[in-house]
Amino acid sequence: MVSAKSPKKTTAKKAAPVDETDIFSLIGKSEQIEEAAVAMQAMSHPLRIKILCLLSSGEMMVQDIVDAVGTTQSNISQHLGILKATGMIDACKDGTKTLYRISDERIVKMISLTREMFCSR
Amino acid sequence: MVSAKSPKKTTAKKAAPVDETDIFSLIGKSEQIEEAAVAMQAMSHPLRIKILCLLSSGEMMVQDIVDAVGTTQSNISQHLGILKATGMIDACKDGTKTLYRISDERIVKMISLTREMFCSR
DNA sequence: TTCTAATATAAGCAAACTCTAATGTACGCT
DNA sequence: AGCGTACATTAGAGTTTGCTTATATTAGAA
Repeated sequence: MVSAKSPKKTTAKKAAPVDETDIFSLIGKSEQIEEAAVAMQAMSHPLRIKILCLLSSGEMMVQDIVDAVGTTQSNISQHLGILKATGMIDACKDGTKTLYRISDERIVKMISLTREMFCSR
Repeated sequence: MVSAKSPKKTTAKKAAPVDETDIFSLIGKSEQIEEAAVAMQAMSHPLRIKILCLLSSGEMMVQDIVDAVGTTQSNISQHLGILKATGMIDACKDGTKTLYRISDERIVKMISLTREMFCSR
């Protein structure tokens, strides 16, 4: 599972003197930063990115994802669990099958932006 | 260090039958996906996000970052190393000081988008 | 009900991550 | 040279991740 992996709560030497109210800065509340980190980390895995890419063109059932990505069903199921737990995808059962889909179109945009920035250059 | 953490190269049961030439899909070459994953993971840490937020308003020397973030100098230095190794920030020595700055404005955009998507909702 | 297909979950291990503490290095000053 | 400041590097322990393998669950078919 993706667990913030925040700075270990061993007492930090200095209290953070960051001004958390400056609306002109990107620096936000620690809580927000944590959330952003968890979300990003949930996306930061090759298989999970592939899954999100696949789902960006429409919902799919698990076995189809397994075939497309090329690993074990158990492995895919675990990755789907992480994506679902962090709210990136939604599941919808249909008989014995489970259909997964992207929960928010902005996720697609996000991945697309990442690729644009860090790839093929 | 952030190391792709790609699917362990223990032989995958099936060869990935993903069409890597489909220009209409977000699915790209595995190599691109790996790069994107590495980049995202390099950003996916609370302290590193904070550092990037700080630097988004201009260059800073290490000790100022330490003071603003609130952890040890060693810890910050290591995180700066990761951000630099993945090309997110640039360093520039000035006497005994080292000034760091964001290497690409799109990084700021990226973080801002992430926050917009996953926070304060 | 029994069997099979589709998916989820659990256990265990190797690898990777992140911290702390200690030590190195490089520059500027006296 | 000797010292202090600013920063980087190393080593190690503790935690988390990600895979494999095995097993559980659930729905539909026979």
